[in-house]
Amino acid sequence: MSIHSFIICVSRRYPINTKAKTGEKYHRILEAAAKIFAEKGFHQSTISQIAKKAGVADGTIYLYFKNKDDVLVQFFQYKTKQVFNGFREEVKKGDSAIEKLRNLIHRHLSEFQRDRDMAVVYQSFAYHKNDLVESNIREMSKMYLDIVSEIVEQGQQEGTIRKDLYVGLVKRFILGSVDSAINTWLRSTKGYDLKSMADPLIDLFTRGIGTSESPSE
Amino acid sequence: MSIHSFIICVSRRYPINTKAKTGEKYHRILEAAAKIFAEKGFHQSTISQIAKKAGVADGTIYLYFKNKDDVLVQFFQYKTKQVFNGFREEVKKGDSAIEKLRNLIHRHLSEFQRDRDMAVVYQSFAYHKNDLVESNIREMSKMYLDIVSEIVEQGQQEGTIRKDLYVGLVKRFILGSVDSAINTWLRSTKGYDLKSMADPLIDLFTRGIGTSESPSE
Amino acid sequence: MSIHSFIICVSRRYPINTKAKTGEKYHRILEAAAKIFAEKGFHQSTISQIAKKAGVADGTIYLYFKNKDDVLVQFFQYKTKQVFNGFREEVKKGDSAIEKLRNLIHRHLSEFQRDRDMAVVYQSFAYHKNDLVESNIREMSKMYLDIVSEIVEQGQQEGTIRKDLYVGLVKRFILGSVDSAINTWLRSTKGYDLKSMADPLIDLFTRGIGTSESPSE
Amino acid sequence: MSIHSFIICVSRRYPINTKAKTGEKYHRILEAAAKIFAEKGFHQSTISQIAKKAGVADGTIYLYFKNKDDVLVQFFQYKTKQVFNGFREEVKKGDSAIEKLRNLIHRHLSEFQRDRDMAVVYQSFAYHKNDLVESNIREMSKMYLDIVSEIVEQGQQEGTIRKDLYVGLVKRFILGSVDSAINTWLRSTKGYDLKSMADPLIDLFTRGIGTSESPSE
DNA sequence: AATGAATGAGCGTTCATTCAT
DNA sequence: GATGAATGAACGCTCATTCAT
Repeated sequence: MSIHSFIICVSRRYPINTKAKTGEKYHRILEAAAKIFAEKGFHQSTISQIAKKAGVADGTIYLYFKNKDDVLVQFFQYKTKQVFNGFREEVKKGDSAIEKLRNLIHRHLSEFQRDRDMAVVYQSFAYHKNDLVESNIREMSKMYLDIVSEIVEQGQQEGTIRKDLYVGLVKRFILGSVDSAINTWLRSTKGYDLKSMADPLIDLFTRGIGTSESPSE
Repeated sequence: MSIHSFIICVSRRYPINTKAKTGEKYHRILEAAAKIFAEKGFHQSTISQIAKKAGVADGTIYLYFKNKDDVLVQFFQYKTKQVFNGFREEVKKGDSAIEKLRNLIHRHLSEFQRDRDMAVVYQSFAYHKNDLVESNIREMSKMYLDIVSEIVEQGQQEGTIRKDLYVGLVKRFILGSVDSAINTWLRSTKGYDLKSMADPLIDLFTRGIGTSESPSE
Repeated sequence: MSIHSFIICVSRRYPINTKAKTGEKYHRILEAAAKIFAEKGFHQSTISQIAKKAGVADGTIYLYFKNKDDVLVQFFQYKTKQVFNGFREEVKKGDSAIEKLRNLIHRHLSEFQRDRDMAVVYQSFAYHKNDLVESNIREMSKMYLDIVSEIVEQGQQEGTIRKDLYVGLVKRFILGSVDSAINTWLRSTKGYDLKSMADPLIDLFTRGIGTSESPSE
Repeated sequence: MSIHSFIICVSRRYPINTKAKTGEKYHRILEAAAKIFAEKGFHQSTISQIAKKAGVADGTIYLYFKNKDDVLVQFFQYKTKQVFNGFREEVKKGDSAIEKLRNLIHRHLSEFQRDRDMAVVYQSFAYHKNDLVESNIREMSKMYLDIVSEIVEQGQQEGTIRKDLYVGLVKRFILGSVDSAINTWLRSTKGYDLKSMADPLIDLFTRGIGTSESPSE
């Protein structure tokens, strides 16, 4: 919460007073925006639609956000804080690198399954060209990749992860695979259990798809 | 294909015939659109910008395309045809599943490295929410996944790919990893050699990141 | 005055009484408005900006003023009263018409030099199309012109001002010239002494630009 | 005309072709804008109102003008060229300085009487605070003042205008008086003949309001 | 077939004004 | 009296699309 408040303050010229910071309207607007963005995409969404969904007047959005782009940016910042704190906690619960990786991915899939709107928005924008939002997304990806990096390095020291691998490649390989699993789930019409994909993914990462007969080179 | 033509025909006075699609202007517009889309993103691009880059009048675009969305859709169809024929040829050149997979990925990375504009547009829209374009992208992904599926199944029969894996998961795992490698390259400022990432990727797929010490379960 | 109060009263719950107009906040708002209007012009000024400069809440302004236009209108009335009383006093100090005219113009230039914000606002709006404010400005101009009229008529009786001149023209001729001198000073970057322009202006009025050789007809 | 075309070209990023330059729509919009601006003032005028009056779509205005401000700026440039060429011609017809001055003022008053909308807009903005438009207005005033300067200097050489006067003051004194006459006429309800004020004004300039009995100092 | 001037619906944003506290 | 969060009408501007030439 306090971290959240900090975010709001630094991103506005006229800081919102305590009332507004803890105000439900701010969160109502963010959640409404998530729904609309998820449903229609950012550019097809209008401020009027978000305002209507949030049950506020159009102008009210501009009391909390600089402009339409800022709604998206703050949505990311807000969700990222929420979600990433959970990621770090979950990672701590594991001892070995593999355990940590499993915990991370399981939590990642659980959170995105729980908050489908966020998942849609996140996956939509993760690779989308948009100068204003791009830097924020990149920063978020970086945070995730940093967590994975630490785990991979620990694994290499433990001797459970191959030492001949370039960490920069491995971490993206892992994130790419998880993203791919999330996207598949999002597009799937039948709502299967996303978080149950964690173990099969871990298995793929660690053992690979090959058998001992398959030459890697 | 025929269904698509039909849709266009009923909504225009001058139906777009097959001949038009082979016309010089048609391709000039598509390549111009790719450049503009890659540079600014779809929504920030305007018909005027594309027309100017293509050296035609704004109205001319509507002789070849139903609307702005259709430019994007046809761009994907056009590029997909071009690229996928190459993919299939390359796969044929390999005998074993692993060889085929290496050929496919190497060609994939080569093509995207060669045509950076296409790469940007493709990666931007692959996961983007857009009803009109979505079905086309999905179809393209499906074609790719089908190729991978065949390869994986062959590998399982050969005994070079583990039989205990669900093909539906493996194929997306592979595509996700390749996409991830492409995105990393696209965002990288230093223009390293993307296609040289094929072998490390194959190595990751087949052997996994784990050592024999690492328990997968 | 009474008519004005009436208008305000019928449109508000809390009528603005005479006491309120002498209140400290009332004047703080007027002075703040002058600064903002002078800096940005009326339409580019916002109630928020004025409120902030005055150190009151936006809503507070509506306790003292009917609306934004009314702030400008009351500003003129307030300043006019202040300034014109001084004008009349100054005129009284002179005996001859020429002396009175010199005193008037000298005071006029002194006051506008002293309160540059007022000068900017006054000169900006004096000729500006604005139905709501227009009548007030006209009334002020009229007061000024009336003073000049009296002086001119006295001069004609004294024999120091030509009798063959139409007073209606002469008074506007004089005001126009003074306005022109003020505007020149306002636009000038170097802050020369405006009030020192009084004597040269008087000289121009009385003797004209011509020599005895120049035929007026 | 050619001068006019030049103005359009330099003020637009995408120069309008010959068709548009000579197009009646451009002038229809300018004249419509003048009417609306004169009637309501710039800020109370909307693009929609101007478009409607001109008989074009709102968007059409943006084919000829960068934005709303640009409509005003181009209006001034357009009218200024029109009017000032006439001013210079008229001045040439006179021989003596006084004659030239009379011709200039007579033409000035005639033109403003003929095109009342222009007169209103011109007089409204001449002293109005507006950064975007200000420079243009100033330039126009400067052109006028330059003409007057030349005349005054000629008069001083001829010996018909007093040599002990500062030209910088005299020229503004003259323009201020003429402006004052125009403003009086604009506000007058009875439509008297403005151009007939030229001779009385000249008389005031040359002989002054004083008699030989009135001491200037 | 090709053009590009014209259109007008649609949207982001501002800000004077209100009113519950 | 005082506040300032909330409102929503209003407007400038964009740009996909059309159609007369």
